[in-house]
Amino acid sequence: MSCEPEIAQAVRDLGRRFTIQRAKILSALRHADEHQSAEQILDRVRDDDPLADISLSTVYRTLETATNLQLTSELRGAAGTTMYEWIEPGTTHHHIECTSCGHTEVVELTSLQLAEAEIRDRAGFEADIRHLAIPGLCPDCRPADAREGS
Amino acid sequence: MSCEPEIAQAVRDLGRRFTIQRAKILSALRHADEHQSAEQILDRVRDDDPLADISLSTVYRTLETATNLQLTSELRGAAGTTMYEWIEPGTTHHHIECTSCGHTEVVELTSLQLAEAEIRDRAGFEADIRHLAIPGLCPDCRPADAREGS
DNA sequence: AATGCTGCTGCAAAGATTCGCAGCAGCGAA
DNA sequence: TTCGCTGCTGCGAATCTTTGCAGCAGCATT
Repeated sequence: MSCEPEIAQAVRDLGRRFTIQRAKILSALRHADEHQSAEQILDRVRDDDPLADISLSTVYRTLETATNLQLTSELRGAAGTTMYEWIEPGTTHHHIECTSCGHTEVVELTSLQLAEAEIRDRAGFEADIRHLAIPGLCPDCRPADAREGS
Repeated sequence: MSCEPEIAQAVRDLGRRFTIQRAKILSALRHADEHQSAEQILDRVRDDDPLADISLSTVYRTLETATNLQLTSELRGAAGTTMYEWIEPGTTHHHIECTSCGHTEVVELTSLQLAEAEIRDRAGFEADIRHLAIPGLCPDCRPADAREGS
């Protein structure tokens, strides 16, 4: 895929080695429309190149590394499977996941900018809330009493 | 333990059955000082009553249920183990976890109140950010250039 | 182009969590 | 108090994720 040079650059810039496995894994995720599980990513890699035999461990480790480098983001939702997604540099969005039915939506929350500052002041942490997963109840699953209350 | 009646009430009020297993699991978590893993909770139950033989599945299921009922909260951190904690009704606090060293701190963030409103407006979700886990970098792990920038 | 250090990978095993199913047990109704 | 419905539990198996280890392969240096 044509974006490999960019990925290579990003990985190397951050002091990591650029390997064929990382290229294929990150490229597959980058070209996916939705967030993907480790298994789905591996399937995509194989679709793209049936000879590629990458181990699932490597997929997990690559995604962990890439998440630390902020190239990707991981969503550990209520379902037993962690989902991963490619991050377009400089973009921000948040996932809201219904704890009842699992339905997920993507929203960009401007108010969270404040939280970053507050965290820095209070705890000295450099928080990364650009791609946060937030639990909640979707409109369909909200109990009646919750709506009465408001 | 003397708090069982309260737990029983809470569970029943929310339309679930109150069982011995739930009593022991939730009681153990309630009396723990720190957040606990499923395994640790089970150990505590056994310490308290060596005859109690509760299955680990039940611990997981009870904690899932209790989290939905907002009696407890779960923290799915970067480490491979999910931690659980008892929630004092009406209280709010947030966990910041260093994605590099795993160090965790507890902070109460007032700015997140705004996010709840924003989420309701934008997506109609009833978000629950009273016990959110936020990734970030602790002061020790913050790279030098991040500090220069500020 | 050859060399060396060290980070990466594949494999297999361990650990963590979820799920299906049959039987037990709350709790409301009779 | 007994009965019956249905949610809950225990068990084992399936999944998902992490980890230890030995060998391979980037990449900086020569």
